Amino acid sequence: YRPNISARQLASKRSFVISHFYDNPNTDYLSEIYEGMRRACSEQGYYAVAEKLAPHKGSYHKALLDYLLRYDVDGVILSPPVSDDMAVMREIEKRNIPYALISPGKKKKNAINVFIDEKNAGRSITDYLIARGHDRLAFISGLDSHAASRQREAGFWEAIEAAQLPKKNTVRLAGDFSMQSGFAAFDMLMKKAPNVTGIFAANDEMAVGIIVAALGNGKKVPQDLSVVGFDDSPFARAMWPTITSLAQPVDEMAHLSTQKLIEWVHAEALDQSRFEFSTEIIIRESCP
Amino acid sequence: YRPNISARQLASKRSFVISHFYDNPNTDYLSEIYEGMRRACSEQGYYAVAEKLAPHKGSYHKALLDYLLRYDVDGVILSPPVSDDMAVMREIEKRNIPYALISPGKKKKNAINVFIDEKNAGRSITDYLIARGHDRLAFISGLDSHAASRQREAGFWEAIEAAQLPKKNTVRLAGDFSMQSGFAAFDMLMKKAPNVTGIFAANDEMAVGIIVAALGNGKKVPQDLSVVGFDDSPFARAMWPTITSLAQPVDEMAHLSTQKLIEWVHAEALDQSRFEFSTEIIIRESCP
DNA sequence: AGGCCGTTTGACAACGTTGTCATCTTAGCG
DNA sequence: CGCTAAGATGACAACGTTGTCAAACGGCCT
Repeated sequence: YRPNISARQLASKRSFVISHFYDNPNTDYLSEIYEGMRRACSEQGYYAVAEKLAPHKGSYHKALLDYLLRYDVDGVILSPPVSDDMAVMREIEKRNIPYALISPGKKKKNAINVFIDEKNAGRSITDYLIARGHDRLAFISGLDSHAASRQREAGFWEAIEAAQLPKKNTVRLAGDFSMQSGFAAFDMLMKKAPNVTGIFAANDEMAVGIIVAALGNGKKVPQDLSVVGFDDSPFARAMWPTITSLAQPVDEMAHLSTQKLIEWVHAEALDQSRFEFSTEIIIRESCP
Repeated sequence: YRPNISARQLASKRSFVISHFYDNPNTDYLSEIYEGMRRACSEQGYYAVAEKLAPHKGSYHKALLDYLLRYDVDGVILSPPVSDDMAVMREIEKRNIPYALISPGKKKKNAINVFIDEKNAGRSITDYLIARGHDRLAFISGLDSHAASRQREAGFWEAIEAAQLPKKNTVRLAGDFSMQSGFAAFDMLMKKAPNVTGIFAANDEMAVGIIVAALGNGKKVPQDLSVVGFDDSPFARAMWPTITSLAQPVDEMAHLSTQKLIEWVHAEALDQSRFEFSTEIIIRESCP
C-alpha cells in the first residue's frame, strides 16, 4: 500500500515540504546541508527543497515573502547569513511555521538552533598552530557581517593571549571568504609581516588562496609557511598540499535540524531548542 | 486568489515536482543545474528537488526505483553519469514520466536532449592553444566512462591533426576529473614530456591541480606552461592565475530542460527533442 | 449479571481543486 | 425568421486521504 501524497497533503493541510533558504555562494557547504536535509526528509517521506534568497535593502524579508505567498512549506531551515535576518524570522513566526537556524549569530528562542562553539573552535585550532611551534601568526578574517567569522577571530585572540605571544608579532588581515581574498591577504602579509610562519584562515577557500599565492611566490608549504583552514571542505582534502582544517559536521547538523523540525511539525510544539555539535581538527600536510 | 497546491495536485493527479537525479561530486555543476531548474519551476509553480543516486552493481536503476516508489514526480532530469544509464531511462519510460537528459553520451529518442557539441568544443579550445603558439600539447582526460570526456578528447586530436602537429610531441594523460588527478598528471608530464608547453584539461578542477602543482615546482603559469580548462567553473574565475576555460551555459541548459519538461507534461506530448547550446572560450590569465 | 468507563473500530464529511457533462447562449446560414 | 452548430457557462462528481464523531466492544468493579 502506497499512500497518495497529494491526498494526504490535502486532508492534513500539510505540504510535506521542508525548505532551506540561503544566500551563500559556497556550493560545497550548501550541498552538505542539502544532503543532510534530504536524508532526514527521505526517512519521513518529506520533500527537501532549497531556495536562494536575494537581499533587498539589506534584508531577505521580501524574497522570503514572495516565496511563502506562492508555496506551502511545513518547515524552514535558515543558514548564514539568512539565519541572522530578524525580519525573516519574524515573518516565519507570524505564520507559525516551525524553523531551524544553522549556525546563527544569536541563538533564538522558539526556534531550533544548531551550531558549533565557533569561538572555542577558533581557539583550539590556533592552539594547535602554537603547539606546532609557531609564534608569529596571522588571522585572515571572513566577512565581518558573518557572526561566525567574528567568533572564530575571538578564539584566535584568546589563544594568542593564553600563550602570551606578543601582539606586535600577530597580524589580522581582512578577507571575505573568497579565494581571491586569500591571494590578496598573502600579498598584504608579505608587505606587512613577512616573517609570519603560521596562518589561520577563517575558511578553507581563503586557505587555498593563500597556499596558491605562496607556491607562486616560491614559498614552501608547510616548511616556510604553515596554513590552517576552517570547514574541512572538499578543497582541504583535494589541495596540494592537503590542508589542515577544523571540521564541523554540517551534514549531521542539517540532518538533525530537519529531524527536529519534522518532530516539531508533528508534535505542534518545540521541546528542545539548542543543539551544539562538536568539532575536530583534521591534521593534514599544510600544517602537520 | 491563491490556488491550493495540494488540492490541485489531487484533482489533476500531478505532483508539480520536477526531480533531478545525479551522481556527480561537482557541487558547482550541481548548483548551476539546480538554479536553472529552480528558476523554471518557480515560473510555473513547480517544486524543484534533487536526489543523489548511488550506483548498485553498476546501475542507478535500483536507487531510482526506490525513489519512484516513494515519491510522485511529474518530470525527471538526468545529468551525467546518470544520463547514460539505459536501465534508468527504461524505468522512467515504463512509467510514462517525461524526462530530459543533460549532456547525454547518446541522444535519446522520446526524451529531451540538451547538450553542447563536446567534440567541437574540444576542438576549438585546442585550436586556441595552437593559435597561441603552442605545438607541444598534452590532454588530461576525465573518466573514460563519461562520454563527454571522450568527445572532448576526440576534438583535441582533430585539432592536432588539422594543425599537422607531430603526434610524438603530443601526450595524453589519464585523469578522473579530480584535482588530485591534476597533480598526478603534472608529475607524469614532467617525467614523460617535460617540454610540453600547452595543456588542455578536460575540466577546471584538473586544471587547478595542474597549475598548483606547477607553481609548487617553480614553474610559472602561463609563461612556462599554459593551461586551459573546461566548464568555466567558479574555480576558473577564482584561481590565481585565473584560468582560460571553455564555458557551457549549464544554468540555461537546465532552465530550458525544465521548461520543456513542463511543457511536455502539459501537452502530454513531446514536440522537439534536441536542443544544442553554443559554447564560448573565456580567455583568462592561464593562457592569455 | 449489570453498569460504567476506556478503548477500539467504522462510517462519513471535509479538504479545494479539476474535468466532465449538460445546459444555455450566440452567431451564422438557409 | 427559424434551425443548427459551435462556444460559453454552470453544476457536480471525483480525487484519496485525515479527522471527527458515534457506535460497538471489552474489561473491571460493584
